[in-house]
Amino acid sequence: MTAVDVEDELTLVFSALADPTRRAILARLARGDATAGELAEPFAISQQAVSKHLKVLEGARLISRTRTAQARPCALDPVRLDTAAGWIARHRQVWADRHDRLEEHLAALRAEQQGDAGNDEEAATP
Amino acid sequence: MTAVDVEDELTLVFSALADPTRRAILARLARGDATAGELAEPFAISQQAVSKHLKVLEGARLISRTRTAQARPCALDPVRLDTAAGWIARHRQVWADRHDRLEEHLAALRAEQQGDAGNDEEAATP
DNA sequence: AGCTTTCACAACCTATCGGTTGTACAAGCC
DNA sequence: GGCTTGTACAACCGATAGGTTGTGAAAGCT
Repeated sequence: MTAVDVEDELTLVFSALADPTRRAILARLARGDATAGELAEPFAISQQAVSKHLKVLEGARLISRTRTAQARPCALDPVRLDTAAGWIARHRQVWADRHDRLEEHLAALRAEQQGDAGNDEEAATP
Repeated sequence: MTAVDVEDELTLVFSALADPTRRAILARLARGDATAGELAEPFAISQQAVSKHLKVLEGARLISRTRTAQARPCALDPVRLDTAAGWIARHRQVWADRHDRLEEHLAALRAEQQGDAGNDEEAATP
């Protein structure tokens, strides 16, 4: 029940991060805890809308809220960010790797002076 | 026109990464170039749907396509991933930082034995 | 030239998103 | 007890996302 739905986690996290308002909320929260009302002010959207955004962020486990009377201070939870960062880092590595191998391959092709070879592995080489 | 709409870039990239199908497409492309048709097979969706996904990925500049006859090999573009990775890394740093400072702050509060201080910077401390 | 293959565009449908307004509920203040 | 504050839930709305089917265009095959 842990490693199976990492995909779902990724979807939740990336979806949450896909919204500029939500990123702004996270950025603001990073500079200090705030209540939903405080968060609503600078964003020119209603308090209810912020509440929804917080719900999304909470669903993605990017934040956690503690009930303190009627105030709902939001705490940032960096753990899920690691999930996203991990995916990106992994793929960045693969891509960089592939890019290197691609250049090698193209160099080899150029050296051999043939022009057709296979069916893939070609990129922007006009 | 470069540093201003980084927000837009982030939105595009995170939105693109928010879809499991698109992540699967990227993962598959990372293991080797493929055409839209080849990508369509394992995903149980139509070729047209994959074409749309590729368009989104291209719009986010996560991939670039080259026209080779009727085949459209997709090349991965790691640059935009850096944008996303940068944002995450930055915020992970801030969050970790905040977490440290928070603990420091709480320790300081505990040491001083006062109970009010400011208006923010409080978290789960029942 | 004609057929096939590979892809993308267009139109359409449904579900979800991001937003609003209205309301309710729980907790402090008078 | 009653008012105000802070937040969330519900209903609604327009726009968009993700999917489908249908069609057409461009390049290769025979």
